[in-house]
Amino acid sequence: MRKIDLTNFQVATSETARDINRRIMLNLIRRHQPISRADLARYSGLQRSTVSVIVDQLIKEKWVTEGASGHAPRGRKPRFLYLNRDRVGIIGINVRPAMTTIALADLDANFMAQESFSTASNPEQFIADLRTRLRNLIDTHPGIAYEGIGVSLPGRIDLASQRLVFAPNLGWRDVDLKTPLEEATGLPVELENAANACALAELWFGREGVRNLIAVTVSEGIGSGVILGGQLVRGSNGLAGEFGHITIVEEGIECRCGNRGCWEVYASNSAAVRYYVQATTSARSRMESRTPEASLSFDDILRLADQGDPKANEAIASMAHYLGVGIALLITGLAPDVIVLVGEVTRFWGRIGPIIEQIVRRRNVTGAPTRIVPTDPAMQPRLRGTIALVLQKHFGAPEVA
Amino acid sequence: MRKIDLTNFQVATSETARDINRRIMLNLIRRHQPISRADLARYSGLQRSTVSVIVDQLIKEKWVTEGASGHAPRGRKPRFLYLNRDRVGIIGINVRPAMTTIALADLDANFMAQESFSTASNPEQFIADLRTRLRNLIDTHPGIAYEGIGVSLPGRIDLASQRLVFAPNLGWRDVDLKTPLEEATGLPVELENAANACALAELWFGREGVRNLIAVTVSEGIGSGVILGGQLVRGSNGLAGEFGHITIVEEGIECRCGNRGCWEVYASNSAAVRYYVQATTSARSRMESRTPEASLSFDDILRLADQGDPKANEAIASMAHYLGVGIALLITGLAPDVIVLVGEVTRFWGRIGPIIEQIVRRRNVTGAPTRIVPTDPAMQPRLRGTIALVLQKHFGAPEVA
DNA sequence: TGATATAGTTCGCGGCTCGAATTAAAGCTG
DNA sequence: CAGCTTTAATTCGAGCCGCGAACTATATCA
Repeated sequence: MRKIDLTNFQVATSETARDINRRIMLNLIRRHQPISRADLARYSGLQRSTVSVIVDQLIKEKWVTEGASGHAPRGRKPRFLYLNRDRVGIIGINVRPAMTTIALADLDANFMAQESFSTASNPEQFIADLRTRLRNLIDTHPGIAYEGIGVSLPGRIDLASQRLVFAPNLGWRDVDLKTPLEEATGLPVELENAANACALAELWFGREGVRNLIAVTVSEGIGSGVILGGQLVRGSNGLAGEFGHITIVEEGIECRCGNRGCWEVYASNSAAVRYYVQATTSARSRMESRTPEASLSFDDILRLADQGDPKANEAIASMAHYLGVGIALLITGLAPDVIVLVGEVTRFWGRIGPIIEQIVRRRNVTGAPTRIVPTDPAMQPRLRGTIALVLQKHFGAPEVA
Repeated sequence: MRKIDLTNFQVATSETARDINRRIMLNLIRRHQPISRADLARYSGLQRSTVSVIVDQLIKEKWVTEGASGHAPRGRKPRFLYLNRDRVGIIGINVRPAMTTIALADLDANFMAQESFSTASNPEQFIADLRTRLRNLIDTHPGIAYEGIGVSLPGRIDLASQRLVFAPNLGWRDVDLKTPLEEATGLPVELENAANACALAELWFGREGVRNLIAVTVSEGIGSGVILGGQLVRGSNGLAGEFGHITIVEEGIECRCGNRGCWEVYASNSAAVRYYVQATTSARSRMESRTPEASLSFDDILRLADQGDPKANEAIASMAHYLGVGIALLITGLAPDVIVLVGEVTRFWGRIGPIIEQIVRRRNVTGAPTRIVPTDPAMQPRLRGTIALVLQKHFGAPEVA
């Protein structure tokens, strides 16, 4: 039970009941399609008359279509209802330091068009690039009702102003993406942190019934998106869920955040590279050549490990160990149903997964049955998250009271 | 925005709008009393006519009373409305290993009656004791509309069955408290873990506007109650928010949970006792006398520290250090507005607080402005939490969609 | 005394769900 | 094949609810 927020509440009007029931209908159709009006009434407990009125409205608004009649052992055949997947177009934008992807998706996050381009280092230039590409995408796909644009960003977004506060890997500070994109397209724009987007993707397009989950993105750093009770945890200022910077090692190695021993210093891709370099470089040569890391990428380590390089395998095992340490902590503290891992590590899951599982099992004796799953990069979790971002505006529970 | 749970949703009926607005009115009156109908309309955005109907209903149901007229610079005087504090009685039961307290409170958690008795070691006997005391309490306070009973328990409660799964310090397993108490009194009974109860007490009776907070109870072990977005975090099985058993020290001391290095092994009262004993006992004598801890309590350590005993002070400093380590982690990860500390440590806050603050400040460079506050034991946080437990059923947001 | 301002009530309208009655469309049966 | 049974879907009046304009009540001020 939630406490009502007296600084930001929503009273009920005469249309509130319809809004609530309409969203429930939409979700039931999404989940159970094809489904008849009679079954909708049974699932929901609403009267058949009420269901009919709502469904008629949804059909008129093109959210739902009526398909072929179904079969019934006795009695009149039901008329099957489907979500009108084709009608609704959602644009997703995944901004990453090197590359930005822009895509057009339907309600099930099936991508109908997709293109990538290199992310300009200058935010103004980047926005200009996006503008023309968005225009182009919309123009080449007419006859679609665009419901909105979702954007995944590698940085923190201020909850109130919806501005990008800081994106370390882009070097951008205090950028307003929402306003120019809305002006350029006339569509509502939703911004979200990449880890949060991944969590939303899992919530809306992942396993059915999972309402408590944590997404952990592993790349140069570690990001985390926490969903509890079917809802993204944001905190008052939108800076909750930053588990990448919890202290894992007392008085450990310095982190770019200014602290020491952060999780991401020990379990990110960069950490694996560092482990490898430390293992292969003698103390003396480390003193001489200053930045040996620059020449090695995490992909190189993965490739070396695949080729059987023992030091590369050790580096990855160390990284996996510390991933497990952090994940075990998340499980003990928040007992999610699922933890999804996003990033290059998932390509090596056969060796990384068991190490993580072992640590987690050892540390959760009474143990919540949390599943730890890698995401298939082909599913494009960040991009799918941007679709979820827009989808939830229509399918999410209404903001009431 | 929350995803609708299709396994457990609530459709809207024609009365849903009233339910929502009624709860908003109750909360506005609670927050702003004395307040006129006109002001309620202004605060809520509802029409004055609608407000009048709802207020009439609340007055008829005795939730609200009409008091004296107020003053206005011009125009008709407003008729002030108050929450009818006296009418509603809530019974709170705080079960602790040694002692159980039972109390009668009004809507503001002011206690009108209160009694304590030693907790029977046998659950059946305990329930029988409670039964007679509850009967007695209700009989001696007639003319009160009892809204329900809230119970705080030192253990884990299963979300579905509402049974006490396990209470380590009581030695109870799988006890049903709800059914016998409901049968004995005819009142609805709400059970909650003690740390969660403390968190609820802070949410409902603490600082206004705080919707993200964590309660940390420090006694023999460490418990935690997490409230995010004005809502208790429970997880699928009600076992979320158990931060007492996160690993703080790698390969550390064994915990009674079977794991090693848990937070509560390093930051609980028992930890302080252990630190003191280790510092004052030579290795040899430790071998000889097996359980020197048994003779010392945390209260003793506090007393010794107060008298200036350096080893006692060191023991407490160590405990405070590890409290800070865990709290810093909670702040980094969940960015709550407030962390409340409950337990004997608060009596020594003048020395413990600064140590915690120092660690937290050091580890949160970009830092969320989380306040770390001790609870005054006189406020009886657990007991007040039981009142909040019942209060929120009427004042909380309705379960809809 | 009348103008003005504010609090609170009354009442008809339209939106909503409910639920009984009705219509539609199928299979089964004698 | 006509009538019965069963299930799906619609129709329609009743009742709950919030809206908003009109109205009443009660103050202050010029």
